[in-house]
Amino acid sequence: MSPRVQTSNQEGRRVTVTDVARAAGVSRSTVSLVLRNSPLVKRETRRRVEEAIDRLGYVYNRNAANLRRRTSDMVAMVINDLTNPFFAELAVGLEEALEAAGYVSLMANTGEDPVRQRRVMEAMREHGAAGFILCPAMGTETRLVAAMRDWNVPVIQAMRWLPGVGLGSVVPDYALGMRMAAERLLALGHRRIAFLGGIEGNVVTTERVRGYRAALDGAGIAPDPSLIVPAAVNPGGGIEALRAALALERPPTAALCFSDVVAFGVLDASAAAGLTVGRDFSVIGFDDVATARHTLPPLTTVAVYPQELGRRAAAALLRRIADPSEPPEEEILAPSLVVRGTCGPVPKEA
Amino acid sequence: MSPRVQTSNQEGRRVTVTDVARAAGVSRSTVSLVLRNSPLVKRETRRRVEEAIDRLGYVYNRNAANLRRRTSDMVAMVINDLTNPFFAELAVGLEEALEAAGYVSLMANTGEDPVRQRRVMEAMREHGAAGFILCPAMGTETRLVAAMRDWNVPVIQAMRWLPGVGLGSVVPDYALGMRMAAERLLALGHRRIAFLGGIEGNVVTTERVRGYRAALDGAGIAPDPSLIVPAAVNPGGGIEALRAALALERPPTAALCFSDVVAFGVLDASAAAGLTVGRDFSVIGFDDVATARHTLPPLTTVAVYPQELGRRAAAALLRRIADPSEPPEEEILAPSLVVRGTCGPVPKEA
DNA sequence: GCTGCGTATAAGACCGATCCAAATAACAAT
DNA sequence: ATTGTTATTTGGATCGGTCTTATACGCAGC
Repeated sequence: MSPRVQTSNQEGRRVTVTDVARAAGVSRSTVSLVLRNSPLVKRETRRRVEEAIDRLGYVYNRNAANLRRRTSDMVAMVINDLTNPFFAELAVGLEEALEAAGYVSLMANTGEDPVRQRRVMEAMREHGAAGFILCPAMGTETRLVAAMRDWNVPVIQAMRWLPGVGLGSVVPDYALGMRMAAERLLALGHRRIAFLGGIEGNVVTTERVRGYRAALDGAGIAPDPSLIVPAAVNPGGGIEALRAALALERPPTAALCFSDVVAFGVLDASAAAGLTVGRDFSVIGFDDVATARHTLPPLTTVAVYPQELGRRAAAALLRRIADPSEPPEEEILAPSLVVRGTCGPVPKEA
Repeated sequence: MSPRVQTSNQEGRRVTVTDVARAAGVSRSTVSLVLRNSPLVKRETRRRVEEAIDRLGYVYNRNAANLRRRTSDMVAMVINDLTNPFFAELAVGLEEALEAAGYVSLMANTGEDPVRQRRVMEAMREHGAAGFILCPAMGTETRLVAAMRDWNVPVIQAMRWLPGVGLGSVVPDYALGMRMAAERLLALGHRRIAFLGGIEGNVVTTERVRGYRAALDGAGIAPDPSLIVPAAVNPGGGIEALRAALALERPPTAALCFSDVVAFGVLDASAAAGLTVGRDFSVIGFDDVATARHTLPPLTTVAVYPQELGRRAAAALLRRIADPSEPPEEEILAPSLVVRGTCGPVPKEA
């Protein structure tokens, strides 16, 4: 089933409430009351018990207590890719809020592997997690949603979500963010704007493309499918995507990138193609990762504040845990455009 | 003490081995044997029990089992700063190896706060963690080490360590890494080499500076304290540090940076000072974070493979858990120099 | 002195599993 | 049929806490 390990103490046995009770000359019940700060115990008794507790080096056993009380103070965090600073920040916000609320976090990194995701979620369930924060791995089967509903435990999806759900989620408004970015470029006079990077079919990509399309639509520009170039979400993908875009018969004058890391590649590839970004070519990223302000020129991008989002997601989960009868909410956070130096007016045709 | 939450099922009560036993017409003991794949149970009985298990939707309660068996399958990961991709990768390696071994990870991010660190470690202890992986927060009091020893639970320090310990650790050879970097610069003819960034007093900084000094010493160069410029470990710190270094009467021709993120700032500041990195000025980073290959020019740096280190640390902890009587080991992993484009021969004096 | 009542403590069952020793079943050998 | 031996199954105690329901003790009021 899994490895097991002795957790006995130096004397062979763990110190328990019974030992403390004996040492303090009271009953186990009284010790238990002291442990939970009950106002029922007399001042003097409490003192004696507390003295015994630290004389014996007693350690409270939360699992035993949770078993008896049929409660849980553990929350499961299932993250698709901690290697991505974006999700790492999310995790930090989550853990911070959960810890502050007295919970302890079970964490697993699925590495975008749905099989592993299922496995770790099952393990966490067997540990009695009070709730789940889920950043679903790409390729998660919708069967999981049904399963989760059967599990009858609160779940909040963060940052990403499974299509057609009803599980509850806290996510950024990706469409709005991308739309704001596109509108910025439109205001600068750009008419041929590419969308670079992202994986087709993925919800997040779909949303971002939707925002991009909406902006063009609002400006009365007919969409040109060849300007949408999906690519791997890393700098390499950005490099490829920009090359492909520049090779078009009518190349774009600006690019919206699926994310900052894609934008980093686009920046490199632009320079390599002899374009000065911010003058000859405009670029906007998405995420506002820490390094975005240190590119050359600094990257204009869309900020979604993952740490804050993590705190909100944690709060949403805690609410559901406190009252599971409440219907799941879908919280959508507004992003903001961080203007730096990678955008300029559309260059005049040579 | 902490929040508590009902984890009851739809029917009000959780399905237990007793329910399964009743449904399958056997005793609880038999169900328990089936759950643990005992070869003792008859084939037909096992089938009946398994059928009952998934008909009732039974969920194994690992906490109850662990309580009875006096074992634990949870490991505590205490990370100083997940926001740093470097430690995030470490965490990924750790969690991967622990999960593969059948453990579940309790994770906490201390944000370099020793108080919070102590608090979360105590909570994890009360949960009966079988062992701890610790990346000590800066400013951790050595009292913690003594406490950990009393706790009588295996601890492995990863990436960082507390001075004068004996707790066991898996860390990169920072001194060697920095020394390799410095020797590279020396081989290119540099004689005035700055060390930029890092926090004085911190073990890791001390180690890296030691490697730098050793290299200079090996080349017969007298150390110049003014060339060592501590600074915050972020791009801003790099910018400041380089400015300070360039303002010296005899400025350096090359810089070893405490880490890649510091190097990013140094790269920016070099450009701002009109220096072309790789020609007028040489820079080496440390860590080899993902973005290091995408700077302009790509950053020469020292790789320490945090994910692999995480796997090693997990393995070391598992060994200690399996046999706590073994003395703690100190594993030191060799780094390697990744040569890219930020170093060149020392420029001729104008 | 007796009853009533609030305060402080105690006894014993219980949470959901596992362990151990003992009982039963199955089957071969006599 | 009886006995021995091995293969399966079971009851009941147990892990370390908490819950519920007593009980002991003061002390006021009659």
